[in-house]
Amino acid sequence: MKIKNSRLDAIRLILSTQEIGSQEELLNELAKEGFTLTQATLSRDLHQLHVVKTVGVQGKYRYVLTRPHQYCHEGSEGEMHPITPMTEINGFLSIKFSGNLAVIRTKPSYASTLAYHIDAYNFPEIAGTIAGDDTVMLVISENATRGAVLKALRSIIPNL
Amino acid sequence: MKIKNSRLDAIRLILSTQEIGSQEELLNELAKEGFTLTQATLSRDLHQLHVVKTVGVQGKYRYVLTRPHQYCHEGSEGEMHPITPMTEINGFLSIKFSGNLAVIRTKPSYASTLAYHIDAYNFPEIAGTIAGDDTVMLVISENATRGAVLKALRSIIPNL
DNA sequence: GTGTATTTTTAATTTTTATGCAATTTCACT
DNA sequence: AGTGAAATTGCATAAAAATTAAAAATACAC
Repeated sequence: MKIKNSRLDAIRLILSTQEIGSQEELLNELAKEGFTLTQATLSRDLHQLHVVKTVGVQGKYRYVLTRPHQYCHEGSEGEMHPITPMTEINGFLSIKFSGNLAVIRTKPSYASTLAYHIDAYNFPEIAGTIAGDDTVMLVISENATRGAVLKALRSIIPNL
Repeated sequence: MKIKNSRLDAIRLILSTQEIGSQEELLNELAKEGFTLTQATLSRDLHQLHVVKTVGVQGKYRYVLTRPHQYCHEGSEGEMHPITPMTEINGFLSIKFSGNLAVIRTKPSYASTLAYHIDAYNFPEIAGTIAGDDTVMLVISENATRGAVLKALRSIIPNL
């Protein structure tokens, strides 16, 4: 489960930073990260993560996450149980990247709180943020990668 | 396209009232309503409607709509144009592009309503929006063109 | 109406995804 | 460490979905 969980993390990372259109493609990306598995297993992983194949730009198919991150510990019958930490910055729904920006969707009215917390950390990867009601727009610092931004955010947003 | 449109309506109706887990199943339901078509056609219909196969209750798969209803009639080049619903989205004044951003000006206080409607459609071409009082800032998805964004917006903003 | 262009449709096929089953591994508890 | 229950995995295969190429239907100008 050590392996499986880090694989699930890798899947989340890949799906949130790249446009993946088939399981095989995703399998290749995972291989680059050192995960070897079969399509069968991947199919099950995607099912567990509630990943969805949708229509992206240019009419291509694209796999996307539909659920916030699950911190899991096992329930009795295979179902998992998300645990919610005390000090939670919540309301997070999704993140998308475009150019040097990231667009974070939140539950209604959560955006400014989330942005406030992000700003408070002064992450070097993040040049700044601006918040609406349910959307935070985040400017990525020059030289910072999306992965680094995700990592930074993940440290303060439980369900990412 | 009379036939096609009423079929798309039927699909929407069925998907929003029943738990459909495969295209074949949906095909049967459509047959009951008098629509005869092949799986190939259905696959394309679902793609066009941005229907998504997700994980429902009990871990079963389920097809769900991801877009508000589109009243469609033809555009000139094969793409369809939803017709603006009764409740018209107005207040739009102008749009300008810069890099992967678009700046939309609106009448005072109209921005957040406009942004709300744009968000509601989850256009793949649009990564997200953020609204002030009379300005909407819009992030264009990667790989999406300005033309595609305009087309998407035009489908819901009458005077664009 | 007739011809032309475009859209919609299907049949056949390929591609992609899901799953039954058996083998293996992990985990909690002695 | 040893044991049993539960979870994970790969293989093989079934099932499902997407696509291709061609045919049929439909609109549109003349």
